[in-house]
Amino acid sequence: MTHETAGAPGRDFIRDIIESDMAAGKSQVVTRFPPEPNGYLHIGHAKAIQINFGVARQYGGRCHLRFDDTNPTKEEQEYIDAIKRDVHWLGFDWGPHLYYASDYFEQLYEWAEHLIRTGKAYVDDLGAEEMRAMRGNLTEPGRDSPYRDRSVAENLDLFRRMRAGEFPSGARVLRARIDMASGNMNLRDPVLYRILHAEHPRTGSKWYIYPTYDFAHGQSDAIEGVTHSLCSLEFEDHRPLYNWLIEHLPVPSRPRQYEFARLNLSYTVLSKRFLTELVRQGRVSGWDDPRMPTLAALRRRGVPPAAIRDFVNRAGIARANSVVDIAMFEHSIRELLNKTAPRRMAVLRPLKLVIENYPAGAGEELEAVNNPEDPAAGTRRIAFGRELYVEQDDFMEDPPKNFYRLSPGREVRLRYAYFVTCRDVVKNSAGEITELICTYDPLTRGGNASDGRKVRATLHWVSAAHAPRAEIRLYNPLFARPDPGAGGDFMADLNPHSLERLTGARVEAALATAIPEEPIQFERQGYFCADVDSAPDHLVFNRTVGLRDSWAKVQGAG
RNA sequence: UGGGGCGUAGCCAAGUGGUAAGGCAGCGGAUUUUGAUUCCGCGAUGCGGAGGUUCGAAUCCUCCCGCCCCAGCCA
Repeated sequence: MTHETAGAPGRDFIRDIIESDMAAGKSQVVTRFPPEPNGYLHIGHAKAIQINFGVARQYGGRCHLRFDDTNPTKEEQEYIDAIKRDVHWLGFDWGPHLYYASDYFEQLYEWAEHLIRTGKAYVDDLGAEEMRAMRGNLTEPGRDSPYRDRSVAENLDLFRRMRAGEFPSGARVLRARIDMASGNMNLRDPVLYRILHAEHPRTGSKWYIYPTYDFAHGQSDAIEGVTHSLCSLEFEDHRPLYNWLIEHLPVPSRPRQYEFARLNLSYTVLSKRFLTELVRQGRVSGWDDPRMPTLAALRRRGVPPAAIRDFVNRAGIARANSVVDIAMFEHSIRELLNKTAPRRMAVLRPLKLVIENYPAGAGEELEAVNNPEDPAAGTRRIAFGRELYVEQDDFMEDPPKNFYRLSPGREVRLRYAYFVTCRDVVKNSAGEITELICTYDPLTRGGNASDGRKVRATLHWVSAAHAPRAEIRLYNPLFARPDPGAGGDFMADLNPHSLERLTGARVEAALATAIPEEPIQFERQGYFCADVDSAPDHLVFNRTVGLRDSWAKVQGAG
């Protein structure tokens, strides 16, 4: 609960605008999240989703989920389904307000004719190349198309025939008649409709012409009664066109567009084009590869939606381009999981430890706390015996001063079990340590010495006779540099060590029934969850995020 | 060189004329049966720069510098 209140959205310029609008008499707030179904949602979209749904909820309004499906050559039903699933998973509900820009194609068409009749739009026969050449550039004005002054009757006739499918794809377009000399390129007679003989996921083969984003978006907002159309900064110079269309059309409402900076994350790429490329080239296993920044991937990796919401709230909303440190995201994940994830023990890189004074063939069960941060989580019994596994990293034959885990002659605590002292080290012919011979103190059962003596370290462990094997997938940043692509080619910046598979791990018996997506803390290691690939005879766990590790820091510095 | 934006600590980000919030990261220290968590402490005489207005400027004015977006029949 506290994590939700801690991550509550603060003040921001959008909320300021809405509040002053309401103070000025605007009766309700209607927003919309308008994804194009041409890819999976990622954490950047989480920000847009949260702003739109969050603001609507906060001010008693509503938020629509509207698919911006105006380009049938790129959109697919698979994406529509995935987007709906992900928005719900993130924790938002559009209720009955699920819409598609394609629902408005007929109305949009009528409005296009309206523009033609009022002399505000014309059919242009220029090819794409010619049109670009005549559009001018950033410093030079464009030139009027030779078709710019066609009669209303001819425009109407041509546009109707475009709709009827009389012309091939790309043959003609409908353009707004605004100003070819505008400093704003979007006002140089922007294309409103293009001919596309393509099957649409929802309208099938009904249409041969499709509206562009500019012609569909604002009008869709107006049809739905959207009051605040919130989008990202790159649409800023589309706003004059957005307003122009609203002004020149008999739309039922007057929505207003406001822009905010999109979310960027260090060591991450958040662009559908790049993500699509990673999937298409097989650089990742799919849209839900746990290394991806997609919501589907974060879910599979074990990141709770509440952690994403908390992170987005922390990052804030502003109009300045920025790149948020991935560490801030990890902090949100850890903070939530620390309070909620049950603890278990798992040995990632096992080293056998034999307790020579523990009776052979004997065994016992010890009580372990499920979550020290949450007494209500209770306790569990874990098997203990003569042969155990501990982490290879927890032993050093010749340790430096600041290493206080196990080493020859040193006593440490086995969590929730006993104090053990290392008596001998067994090596193979290659000189590698294969086994640790220890003794235990029966009077330290549970982890405390009756004489009050202390040990510096506490190790996690599993009973060799009871611990199933497991595959552990450790994830590191997908990119090796904080600003992938800054060098020109983001593919060249891929981190070759983004996935590390450990196949010989041994885990606490209770982990055999772990359920995908449910967070677990492997004590002293990090937060993990069972992967969807996991099966009873082949357990697989994903590392969501590691615990903070000041020892690693000390080592790195040394 | 056209149009539109943005510049507050390493990274986000409040602040809207009254003397620089908060978070992340980092660095100390305390506690600790997770080298985790938790707790305590530390950072901008300064708000891209230079002038100006004012009793007073991150906030107002002028000029300059830097960065981002726009030349798809993508969104």
